[in-house]
Amino acid sequence: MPNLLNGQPYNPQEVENRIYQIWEKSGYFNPDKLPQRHKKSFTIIMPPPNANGSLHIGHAVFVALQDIIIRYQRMKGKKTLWLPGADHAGFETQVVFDKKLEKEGRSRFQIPRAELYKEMLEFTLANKKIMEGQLKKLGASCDWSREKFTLDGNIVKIVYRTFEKLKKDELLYKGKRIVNWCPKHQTSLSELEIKYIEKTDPLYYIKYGPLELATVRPETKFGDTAVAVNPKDKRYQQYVGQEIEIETVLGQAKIKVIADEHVDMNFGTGAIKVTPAHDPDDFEIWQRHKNEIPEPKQVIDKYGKMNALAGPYQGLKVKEAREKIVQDMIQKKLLDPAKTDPNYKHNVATCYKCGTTIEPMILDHQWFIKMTMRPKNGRLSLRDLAVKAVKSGKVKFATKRFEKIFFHWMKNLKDWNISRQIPWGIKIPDSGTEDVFDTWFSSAQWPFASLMANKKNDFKKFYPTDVMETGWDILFFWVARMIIMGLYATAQPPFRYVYLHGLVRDKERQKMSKSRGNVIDPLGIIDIYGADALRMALVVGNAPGNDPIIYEEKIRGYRNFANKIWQASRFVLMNTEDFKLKTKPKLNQRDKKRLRELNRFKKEITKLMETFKFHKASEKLYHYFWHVFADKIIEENKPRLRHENKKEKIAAQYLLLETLKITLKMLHPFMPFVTEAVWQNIKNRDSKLLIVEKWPE
RNA sequence: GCGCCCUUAGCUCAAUGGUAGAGCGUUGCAUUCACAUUGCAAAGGCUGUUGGUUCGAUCCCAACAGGGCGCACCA
Repeated sequence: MPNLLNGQPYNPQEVENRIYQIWEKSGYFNPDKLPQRHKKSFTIIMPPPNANGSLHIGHAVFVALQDIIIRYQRMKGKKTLWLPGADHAGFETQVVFDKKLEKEGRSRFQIPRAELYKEMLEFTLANKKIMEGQLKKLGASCDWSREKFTLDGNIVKIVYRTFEKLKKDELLYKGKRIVNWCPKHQTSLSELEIKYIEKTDPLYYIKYGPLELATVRPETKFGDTAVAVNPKDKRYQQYVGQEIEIETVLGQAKIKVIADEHVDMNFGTGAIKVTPAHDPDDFEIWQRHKNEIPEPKQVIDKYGKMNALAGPYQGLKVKEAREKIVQDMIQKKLLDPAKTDPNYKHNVATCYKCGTTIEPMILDHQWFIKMTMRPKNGRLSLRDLAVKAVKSGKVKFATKRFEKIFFHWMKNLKDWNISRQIPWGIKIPDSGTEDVFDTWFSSAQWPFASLMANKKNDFKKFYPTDVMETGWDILFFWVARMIIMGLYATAQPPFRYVYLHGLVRDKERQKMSKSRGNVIDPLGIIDIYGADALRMALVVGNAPGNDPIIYEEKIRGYRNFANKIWQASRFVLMNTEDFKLKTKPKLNQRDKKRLRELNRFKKEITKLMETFKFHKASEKLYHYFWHVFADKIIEENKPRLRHENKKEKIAAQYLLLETLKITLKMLHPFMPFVTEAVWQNIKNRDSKLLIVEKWPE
């Protein structure tokens, strides 16, 4: 350990790796190896980072916050478990890997499935290893002996068990269903994985025999199986239930007119074409009128091109087909160009990853989870289980705001398509298909799965966990579904407390992204300023739920603070070398006042820690250490240290050493490295390692 | 359409029913003393607008303006 007394500025590079090794060797990251006084368990399951790249600044935020909570609770005497993991991250990793292949001039569609899987596994495991080193660099005091990977055999087993349970409870159905299909990634996506973008397209009015109807997608007309009108619409009552003769670009045809409440009389002409194979609403209409109209007709293939049913348009992309068919229909007087509204604004579903327009499509063997229906022998639907748990306070949100958003989302919950057609993931146990699970289906089970698949009795000892800390951007993707699946599979909530942090932004409030060129690489920052400085910069002023703003000057400020701690500590230690603990100091009024002030401060910080206000606690600690302890208390006592009267000197030494030790302890969760490094230089320290010191109260 | 949030110092954010704080930045001064990765000091705010409740509002309520976000969405 570097000698603090050598007079050099604090050098994190020299200290951090060594300190981390000392902690790791001590075994204190492992709850089973903590000293006797640690009794009651306290658990955080780490959101497993996606093993498809390096850690970015967002990961650093969660490491900082979770490590603060864990270190604080450990010092308080809890048997703390912070369980690390890595996520194979299904679709997300597939997208990353597809890009990588593209760069290499390859494509996943030309690589045999098994071979591709093997290559992706190697890629993921390599990344996982890199990430572990990066988590250590950030100071994460997690229990590496319990690390789990989402593709571990015993995790998969638990995921299958839940799948079977859902089947037994009739909360799962499989079938030919319409799904959100991304033609680029060649997979279906859940409602959460699509993004609606407002687009302006022409709205055409086309002739269907005696009727006229409005559409933006005339190219799907080959897949029309009916025309629908509102049952209350007097204009069309004579046609309802009848087959009408229509002329199409391909010749004469017959089509049935049906009545459905869904149709808005006030939009367009009040009559719509029904294309169940390529429109989710039309699919629903077909479900309601199965006996009246024929089976859906697929006219667009998986690549977004017209198929054989489109006759002369076969092979054309949807957009090209549309332009062509519009021209042809104008010629045949089936479309009146004068009526076309060229500026019709509507929302188009796109893939949240690539922006490709979603092509709704009917696929077979699609598994869906019923979110709002009651299970076979149960009273509450999956949704109601979760809503009840949050309403009753069994699961609490650190920020009320997110509770409201959570309820609102739950209200609109739809069934969840958990089938994906990509190779990367956990295979669905279904002989009819090669599909894999939506990665969030297994992630939703992570808190209990990672404990059950771990050491004996871990589940019993550490579940339900205490805090789930993650970004608010995955509130629905992950947090809500963990609550749902946790309650369903274990009859207990997966965690008691939800703390959601925001998305890291730069000074202009821009999201950080490679394309914007504003990314701050946490590892690069650590190399320059140290992990403590980065952690503080990410925590101070970062209230839960707000987007933290980070810039280099801020980080530099906390690097300076780390040095301040180092230098002030040096001064105190230099001047207290001859101080004996046993000596009883004779304190004056000012000393007593300072100690009372420190006492109040301890209480204040503890209260902030208990209420998860780390953004405040860190700020106050910074202020106290620098502007009260260093600027005032040390300065006030400098003359006394040189005083001829021994008693004065001893009193000053006592006051300085006591204040230093207590502030170091309170700073430790936030800046673990520099505080531990100083602690190692204190001769008469209580415990050998600051990491297991008692939290001052 | 439904819903949520924000608006406070140049910037980033706090706080409280009794006319507001911190960091960064800015300006001036200091510096053989633990620390220039420093110290001392200063400037800087009718808390978005308009009403209401109150003895008193930045805080509670209503409306408005601007900004952000979530959900839904129909041809």
